[in-house]
Amino acid sequence: MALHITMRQLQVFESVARHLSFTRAAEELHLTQPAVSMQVKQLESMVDIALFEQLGKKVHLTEAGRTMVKHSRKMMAQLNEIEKDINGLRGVDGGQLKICIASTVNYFATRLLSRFCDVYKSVGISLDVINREELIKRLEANQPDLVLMGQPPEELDVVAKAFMENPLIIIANPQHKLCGKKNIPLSAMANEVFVMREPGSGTRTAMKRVFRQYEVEPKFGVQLSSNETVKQSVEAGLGLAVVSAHTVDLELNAGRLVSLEVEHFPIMRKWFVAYRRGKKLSATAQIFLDFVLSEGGIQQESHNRSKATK
Amino acid sequence: MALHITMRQLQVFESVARHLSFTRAAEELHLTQPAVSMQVKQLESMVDIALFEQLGKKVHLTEAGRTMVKHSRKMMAQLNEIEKDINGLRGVDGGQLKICIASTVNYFATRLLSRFCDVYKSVGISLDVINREELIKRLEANQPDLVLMGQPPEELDVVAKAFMENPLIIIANPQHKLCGKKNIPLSAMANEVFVMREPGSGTRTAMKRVFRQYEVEPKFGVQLSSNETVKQSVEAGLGLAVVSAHTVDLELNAGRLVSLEVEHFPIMRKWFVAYRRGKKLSATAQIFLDFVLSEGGIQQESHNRSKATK
DNA sequence: TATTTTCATAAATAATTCATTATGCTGAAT
DNA sequence: ATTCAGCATAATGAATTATTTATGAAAATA
Repeated sequence: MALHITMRQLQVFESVARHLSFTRAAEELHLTQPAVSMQVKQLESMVDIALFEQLGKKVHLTEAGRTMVKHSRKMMAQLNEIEKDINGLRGVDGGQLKICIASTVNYFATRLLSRFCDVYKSVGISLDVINREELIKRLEANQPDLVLMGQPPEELDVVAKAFMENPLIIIANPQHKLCGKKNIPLSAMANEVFVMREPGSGTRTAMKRVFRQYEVEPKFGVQLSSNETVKQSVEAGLGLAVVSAHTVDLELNAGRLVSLEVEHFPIMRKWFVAYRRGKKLSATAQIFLDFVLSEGGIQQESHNRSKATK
Repeated sequence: MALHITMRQLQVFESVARHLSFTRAAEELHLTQPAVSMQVKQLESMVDIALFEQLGKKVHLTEAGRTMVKHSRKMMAQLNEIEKDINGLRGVDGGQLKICIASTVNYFATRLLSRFCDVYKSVGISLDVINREELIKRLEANQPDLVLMGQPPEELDVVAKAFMENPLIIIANPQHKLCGKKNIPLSAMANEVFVMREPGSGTRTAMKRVFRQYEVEPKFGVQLSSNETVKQSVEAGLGLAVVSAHTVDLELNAGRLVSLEVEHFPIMRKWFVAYRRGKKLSATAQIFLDFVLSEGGIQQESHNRSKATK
C-alpha cells in the first residue's frame, strides 16, 4: 500500500469539492484557508495528479477530482457504516447469542430460553444441546458465548457461576424391591445394576465419585448415549440410574419412575452458567448471564474452576 | 465525523486478525510487537469496543472484531480502487475528451478527428459543433477540454495555438459579373450585397473589420444561421459572402461557387486550438493538442489572447 | 486604478503519531 | 518448578502532521 491517504485529506477535499471554494471549506471545517490548501495539496501529491483547476477565480474539479469525490464520499460512508455496525453490536438490540448446553440441562433450559426470548425479542439465539465432552471442545474453540452445564471443567480456565440447584437422585422402576424403603444404605447399591451415560458425562462422573468415596462398587450395565434412553431403560427394568432430579419430574409424578431414598442422596450439585476467562461478553451475553442468574435464584458466589485460582 | 480511524490502524488490525497473532503481524509489517499492540488498541478505543479477546494464549476475534475485519478489507480495497481509477485517468488509454469546435471548423475537423481516432482507438471523444458565442459560454463554464476555433476570444483568458491557415475568401455565384476578374478593388464591394452569419460569428467579425479598415460599406442582406445556408444562398444568387476557403473546397471545384479575386483578399487568418489558462490538460487532451498542432503543420508560436499578457 | 476576493506559499510551532526499548505478566510446555 | 512464547504497559525519542500567521499574486470589481 503505497498511498498514505488520510481520512482528513478526503474530508477536507470533499468539502472543497462541494463548495468549489477553499475559503468556504475552511469556514465549514473551522480552519484557516491555508490549512485547507495544504490538505488538498497533500492529497494531490499522494495521487500525483491535479484534483482542482483554477480558471479565473473560479475553482473547478478536474476529471480526476470528480473521480476522487466519488471515492471520498464512498470512504466516508464506509466509515460511518463501521460506526453504525459496531454500535449495533454494542447494544442488546439485534444481538446474536451462541449458547451451548449440556444435554441434561435441556429439560429446563428450554423454558429458561423461552422466557428470555419473551423479554428480549430482538435477540437471535442459537442453541446447541451437546454432551459434556463436545461442550468442552466447543469452549476450547471459543465457539459459544455462554454455556450451561453441570460441573465446570477442570481442564479449562472458565468463569462459572452456579445458578440453580441440581440434585442427583437414584431412580428405579416402580416395581423395584427398594421402592418406598426409607434410609437405604449406600452399600445396598453394591447389589444393583446401574445404567449410565458415556464416559465424560457429568452425571456419570459425579456418581462414580460418590461410590468410590464410600467404597461401594455397584455393577454397571448398559451404557447409553442420551438421558432419554437412560430413563426408558430404567423404566424397562434394566437397572437403576443416577440422574438429575429435574430431568425426571414428569416420570416421577406419573409414577413411571420412583426415586430411591438412598443414604448420601440426593447428591446436591449445581447448574452453572460459564464462559472462558478473558472472554469479552457482548452486551447481549451479559444480559443473558444476568437473566439466568436471577431466574435461577441462587445467591451468588463466583465459582472459579481454574488452575489459576490466585 | 467523530472517529479518527486511520488506514494504518486498519492495516495493522487486519494483519493481526489474519494471523490471530500480534507477533506474526509485527513480523509481517516489520514492526515491533508493542507497536502493533498500540495500533490495535487505538483502533479499539476509537470504536470503544474490544476487537480481540485472548483466551489462554490464543487470540480470537470478537464479534465486533469480525465486523471490523470486513470493513477493514473493504476500506483497503476502496483505497486500491482510488489508485486504480486515478491511474486510469493519468494515461491516454481509455481517456475521455470533450471537444467543442466552431461550426466553420467542422469541414476539416471531422477528418482530423477520424485520423486521431485511428491512432488512439481507446479514447472516447465527445464532439460539439457550435457557434462562436455558444463556444465561449462553454469555455466559461469549463465544459470542453479543448476547442477548435477561429480568432480566440478577447474576453476570456485562453491559451490559443494556431495550427492551420484559414484564408477567408469572397465567394459568388458563377454567373456573377465579377467572376474571373483580376484584382477587383475592395471599393467594388460597396455595390454588392453580402449574406452573412449571425453577429458573434468569427467570419462576420473578421469581414466587418476589413471593410471598416478600408472604409468600404457593402450592403448586408440576409442573415443566416449556418455556414451551409450561407453557401446555398450565394449559390442561389442572393449575394456574395465571406467564408473560410476550406469550407467551400468542394463547391469551388464543382464550379457551383467561385472565389472573387478582391484586393486585400484572401484575409489570412488562422485556426486555433485553445483552452482556458489554468486548465489542467489530461494526458489525453495533451496528446490531442500535440496531434492537432503537428497535423496542422504551422510552425508554433503561442498566441496568448489575454488581458494578462504579462 | 484601487480595492477586494481568493488561493498559494513560507515560516514557525504546536500537537500528535509512530515506533522503539525495557519490562512485567500469564499460560503452556518441559 | 522453570522456561518459553506471546501480549500488555510504560517511558522515551524521533518524525511527521496539522495548523497558524504573514505575505504574495492573480483576477474580478468598483
